[in-house]
Amino acid sequence: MSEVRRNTRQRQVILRAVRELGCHPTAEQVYDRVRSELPRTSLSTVYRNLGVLADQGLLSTVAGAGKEVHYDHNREEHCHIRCSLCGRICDVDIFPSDMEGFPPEDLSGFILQEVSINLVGICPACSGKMEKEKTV
Amino acid sequence: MSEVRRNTRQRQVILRAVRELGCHPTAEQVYDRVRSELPRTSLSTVYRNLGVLADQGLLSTVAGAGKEVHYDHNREEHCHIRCSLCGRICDVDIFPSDMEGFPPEDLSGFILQEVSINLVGICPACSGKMEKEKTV
DNA sequence: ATTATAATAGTAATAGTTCCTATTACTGAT
DNA sequence: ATCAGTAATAGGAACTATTACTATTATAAT
Ligand SMILES: [Mn+2]
Ligand SMILES: [Mn+2]
Ligand SMILES: [Zn+2]
Ligand SMILES: [Zn+2]
Repeated sequence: MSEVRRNTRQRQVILRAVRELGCHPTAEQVYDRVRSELPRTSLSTVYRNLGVLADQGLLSTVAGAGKEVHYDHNREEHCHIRCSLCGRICDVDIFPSDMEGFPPEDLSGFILQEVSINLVGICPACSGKMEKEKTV
Repeated sequence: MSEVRRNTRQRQVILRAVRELGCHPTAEQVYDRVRSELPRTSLSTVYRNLGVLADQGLLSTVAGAGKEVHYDHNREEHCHIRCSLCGRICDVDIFPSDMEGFPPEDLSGFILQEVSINLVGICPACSGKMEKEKTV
């Protein structure tokens, strides 16, 4: 009756990869990392398991940041800022006090399920590069 | 020297389609609409012109709401709520007072370029349907 | 150990979008 | 009016991220 979920080596390694890569990897990046440990792992296995792990709440997805989905082992509520030049994604701490009175009452009759805030900007590395290029 | 942009029939019709369709159409929906008036228009022409129009600031894109990009003729600053069941997107009015103190100061050294807030929920039509199904 | 089936590798298929190329149609100058 | 230069076009190929399919394998419960 119960959901008989097997604890496969692949799934363990995939979850560990997301945790160790840290900075919001894509499926492809997870795949590369996993293959350095389990070279026979397929990309579909990576996608399937990222999905399973997300279902289980062991990780979350960061969508709407470029066209690839990114994965996040950090399960605390937080939002993200993405570099428009290199695509890097960083966490932004956001406190309840920042969000007072939000979202607004009138949601056109919608029942609210989730709020996602995505910032876009230029990361320190990229703005550093731009400075250098100017002086050349 | 200046950007000699032609005002083609296709581009006019595409912009009008976005305006008349109103509720944040996808490229495909614009395409269907445009073809009812200019049947020989190609999908690439629609994509290209939606891009051009966005560049010109005549419309904006709503990304991160499902996997398709949606287009918006409403040029005022506002955010969106998407129905997780049917994908419908509606405007949410958001006032400066709702956003006081946001975003936070500390952005990990990023230079902020834009803020996008996306809500997800269940639209009135879909929640209505769910009620009906329950009573059957 | 046997069994039942969840999970896998490998590959095909899909969706949304972008790129490419030959052709068309404005625009502006002769 | 003719012509040259070049945006813009149609049509289709290519691309990218993701999902679906299928035969095989590995795991957990008995
Ligand atoms: Mn994060
Ligand atoms: Mn809108
Ligand atoms: Zn960057
Ligand atoms: Zn709905």
